[in-house]
Amino acid sequence: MLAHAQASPTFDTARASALRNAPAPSASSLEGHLSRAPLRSFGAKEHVFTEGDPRANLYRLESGAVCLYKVMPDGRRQVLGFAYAGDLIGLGSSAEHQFNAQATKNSELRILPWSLAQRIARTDPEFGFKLYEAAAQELAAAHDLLLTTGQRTAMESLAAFLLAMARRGRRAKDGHTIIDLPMTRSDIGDFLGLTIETVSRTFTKLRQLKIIDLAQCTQVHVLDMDALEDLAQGEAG
Amino acid sequence: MLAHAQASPTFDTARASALRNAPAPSASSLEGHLSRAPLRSFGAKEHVFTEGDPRANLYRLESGAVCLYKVMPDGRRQVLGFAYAGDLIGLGSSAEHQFNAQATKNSELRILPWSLAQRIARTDPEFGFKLYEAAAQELAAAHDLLLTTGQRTAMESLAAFLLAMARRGRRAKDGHTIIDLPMTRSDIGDFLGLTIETVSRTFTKLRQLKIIDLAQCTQVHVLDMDALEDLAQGEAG
DNA sequence: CGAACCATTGACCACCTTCAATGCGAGTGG
DNA sequence: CCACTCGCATTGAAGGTGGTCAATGGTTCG
Repeated sequence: MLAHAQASPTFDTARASALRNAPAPSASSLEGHLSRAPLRSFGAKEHVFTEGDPRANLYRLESGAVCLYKVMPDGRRQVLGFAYAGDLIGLGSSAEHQFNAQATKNSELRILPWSLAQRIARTDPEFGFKLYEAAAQELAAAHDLLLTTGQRTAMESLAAFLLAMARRGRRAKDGHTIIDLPMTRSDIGDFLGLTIETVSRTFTKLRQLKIIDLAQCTQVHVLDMDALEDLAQGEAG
Repeated sequence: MLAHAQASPTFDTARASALRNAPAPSASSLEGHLSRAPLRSFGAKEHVFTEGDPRANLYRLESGAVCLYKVMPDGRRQVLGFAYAGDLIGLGSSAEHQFNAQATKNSELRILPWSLAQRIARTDPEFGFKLYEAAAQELAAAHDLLLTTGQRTAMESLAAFLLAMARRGRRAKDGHTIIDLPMTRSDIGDFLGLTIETVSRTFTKLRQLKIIDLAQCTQVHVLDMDALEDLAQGEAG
C-alpha cells in the first residue's frame, strides 16, 4: 500500500526561492550577473513578453507583480502563476515564449539576454544548476496548481489558494492572519479554473462559515486557519 | 492589442527531449554519465518513488512507461504526466519527492544518485544547463496540461490529449493516423481531470461524430484530424 | 469456469456556468 | 461639487456539463 503523504497546497509561486534559499549566501554567479544587469520599468497592464515572442531575455522581477498566463483562441484564459519580487521570469526550453507575462502594477525587472546567459553557463558550472533549481521550483508550483484545477472543488480550490497567499503574506494581527490579494477576482478565477461569479460566491460562503472575513475585497482576515486547511485537503463538508 | 498566438495542445510529455534534440550529438556530459549509471528493473505497478521519499536519485527511463501522479487524502488522483523511454524522472528542487512515480508496465531505469549529480554539476558547466532544459521542458508540459484541466471542456480535453498522443505515436495506415493508448481510462481521466465515465462517453461521442474510430479501447483511428484539431482549440460545436 | 478488472451505457442530480441586475468605488469632466 | 462613466464585485435565477450511482458486457487470468 502506498503511503500517501499529504499533498501540500502551496502554489508556491515564488519562482526563484531556490535561489533565496541557497545555502551559500555569498553572491551566486546568477545573483551576481543579475544584479549587474540593466533595469527596466513596466507600467501596469504592460506586457513583458507575449506568447510567440522570441525568448530573448531572462528576467528577474525587482519590484511589482507579474501575471503569467495562456489564452485560447476564443479568449479563455488560464493564469499559470504570479511572479513577485525576486522571481525569475522567462525560463523555458523552446525558442519562443509559450505564455504571456503581464505586469499587474508598475514593476521593475532586471534583464539578462539569453545569449549572455548561455555564455555564462558554458563557463560557470553553478549558473546552469541555479537555473535548474529555479525551473524545478516553478514546476512544483505548476504541479500543485494542477491538483487544484484537476481535482479540487471550488471551495477547496479557493481555500488552498488563500492558504498559499497566507503563507507568503503572513501579516498577523490580533491573533489571526491577514491576506492581501493584489489581483482581481478575474485573475483568481482564471488561475483556479473558475468564473469570477463562483469565486465571489465561494468567498461569501467562507464568510458565512465564519472561516474568513472580508474587510475589503482585496483583504482577507483568516478567522479559522484550521478549517481553511481542512477544506483545502477535502477533509470537510 | 495582444497577439494571441495559438496555444499548442501538445502535452509534450517527452521529458528529456531537450536532450535528444541537443544540437551537439556528441555525448553530452549528462548523457555520458547516465549511460554509465546502473540499470534497475521495475515491475508493472511498482513505484519508482513515492511522495515524501527523500529525493535520492535522478532516473532516466530506458524502456517501459512510468506514470507520475499526486493524490489527495481522500484518494482523488491527479496524473501529472507519463514518462517514456529517454525521459528524465526525479527532477525537483526540494529534499523530498513531491509526487509519485509508478511503472505502468515492466520498465528499466538508469539511476544516478543526486549526490553524484551535484558533484558533476559543480565541475561540468554543461551538466546543470542540461538539467535546466529538461526541467523547462517538463514545465511547458505542465503548463499545457493546466490549460486543459482549467479551461477546456471534456470534449476539448480529450481531443487535445489524442492529438498529443498522435504526435508521439504517428503510426499512419491507409491514410489516417492510428494512436495506441498504453494507459487505462482511469489514467486518462485522472490526467485530464475527468471521471472514467466522462472519458468513455466522450470517446463514444467522438465516434458518433465520425472523428475517430475505436478498434479496441486502446487503439484509436483518427478519421478527421482537422476536426480533432478544431475541437482541441474550442473552435467547434 | 469463475473472478477480477476494465469499459460502456443509462438515470439522476449537483456543482458550476451563464445570463442578468445591482451595488460600489475610483477617476473624469462638466 | 456632483453627475457620469467605467471597471470590478456581489447576488439571483436558470440551465448545462460533468459527476455519482448503478447495471451490463467484454477481456484476461487463475
